[in-house]
Amino acid sequence: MNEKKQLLLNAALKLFVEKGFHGTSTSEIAKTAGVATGTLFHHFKTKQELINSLYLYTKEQLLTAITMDYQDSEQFKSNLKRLWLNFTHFGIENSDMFQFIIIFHSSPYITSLTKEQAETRFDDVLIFYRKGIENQEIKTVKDEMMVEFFLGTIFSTVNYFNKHPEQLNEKNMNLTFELFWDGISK
Amino acid sequence: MNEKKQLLLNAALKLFVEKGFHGTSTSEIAKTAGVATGTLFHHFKTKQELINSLYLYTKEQLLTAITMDYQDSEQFKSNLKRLWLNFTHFGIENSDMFQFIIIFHSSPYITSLTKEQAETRFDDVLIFYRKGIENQEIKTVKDEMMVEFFLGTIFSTVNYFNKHPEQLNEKNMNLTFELFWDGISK
DNA sequence: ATATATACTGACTAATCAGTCTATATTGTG
DNA sequence: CACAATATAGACTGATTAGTCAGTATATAT
Repeated sequence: MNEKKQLLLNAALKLFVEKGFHGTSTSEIAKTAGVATGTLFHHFKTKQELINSLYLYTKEQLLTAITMDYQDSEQFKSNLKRLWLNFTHFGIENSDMFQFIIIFHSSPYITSLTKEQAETRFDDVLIFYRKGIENQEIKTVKDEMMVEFFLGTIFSTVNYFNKHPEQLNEKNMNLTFELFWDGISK
Repeated sequence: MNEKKQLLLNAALKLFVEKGFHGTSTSEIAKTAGVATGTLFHHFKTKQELINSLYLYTKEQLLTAITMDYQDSEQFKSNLKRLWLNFTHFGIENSDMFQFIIIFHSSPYITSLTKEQAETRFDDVLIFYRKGIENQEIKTVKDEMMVEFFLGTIFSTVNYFNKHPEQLNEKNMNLTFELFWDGISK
C-alpha cells in the first residue's frame, strides 16, 4: 500500500468517527494526512470510494485479529471464548476502527455491494463455529439471533471498558464473558 | 407544542437517521415538514439546537414508554422483565427514535450538556431497580457493567427483530429475555 | 377594535464543499 | 541515461450550505 494512501485512510478513519461522513470535508482529510486534495482524488476517485475502501480495510483488520483458529482438540467453550476475547480486545485496542465498523455498518454511506463483500468474508469465520454449536450445551436459538447476541455482548463490553478503563483486567474480562456464556448455555 | 415545530422534529428525526446530521440540509428538513426554512430557524436558533431538542424529545418519549412501574409485591425478575420488554417493544415500534438515540448518544453533534440533562432523568428510572439488585439472585457485577449489558441485549434483540420481523412473537421474545436473565443470574 | 407579540415566508448571501485541471516531481524500466 | 507512467501539488469552479432579513399573516390581550 502506497504510504500517502495509508496516511489518507488513517486520517479519514479518525475524522469520520469523530465528525461523521458529511461532517468531514475532503480538504480536512487531506490536511490531516499532510497531503494535497489532488492526491486524495488521485488515490480515490470520489469521497464515496474512500469510505468504501476504508470499510473494507477496517473489516479486514478485524478479521485478521479474530483469526480462524478453531481447535477441534479443545472444548467448544474454550474456542468460543478465544473468539470472543480476540474480538473484544480488538474493539478495545482499536476503538476508532471498532467504532467505525459499528457506525457505518448500518449506514447508507457504504454501498450495499461493499457491505456484501465484507459480510461474505465474515461468515467464513462463523461457519467454523456452526458445527460446534450443533449438539452442544447451547440453547436452541436461531443462528442469526445467536450472532446478534454475541455481537451485542461484545459491543457492551467494549463500551464498558472504554468508559471505565481502570476496570480492565483479566478477572473482569472473564466475568463479562461469563455473562454471555451463562446466557446462551442450557 | 406548536404544530409546525412538531412537524419539523418528525422530519428531522426521519432524515437524520436516514442520512446523518451533516448529510441532511436544513432546507430539506423544512421541505419535508412542509414549511419554509425561515420557520425552522424561528423555532430553533441553529441546526445544532434542533438536534439537541430532538435528542431530549426522543429520550423523553423513551422514558414515558418504560415508565417507572416497579411493583414491590412482584418478584424482582418480573419487574426487570417488564422494564426489559417495555424497552425492547419501544425499540421495535419506534425504530427511528431508537436508532436516533443509539446513533447520537455517542456523537459529537449532541452537546454534553444536553446529554447530561437526558442522562440524569434516565438514572432516576434505574435507581428503583438498584435496591432490587442488592441481595438478589444476580451476579455481583459493577452497576455500570450491568447497565451496559442490559442495553446491549436490548440493542441486539431490537436489531434481530428488525431484520427478521417474521420471528417476532411472544415465545421468541421470552426466549431472548431468558438469554439476558440467565446471563446475569447466579 | 386596536395594539403588541408571535408565527411564518422565501429570496438572498457569504462560506464551504466535492471534484477538476494543469503543471511539476518522483519512480520504474530498458 | 532517456522516457514513460505514476504520484503529488494547490489554485480553481459550480453547486450547495447554514443562517439572515425584511416583510406579511395570525393569534392574544386589553
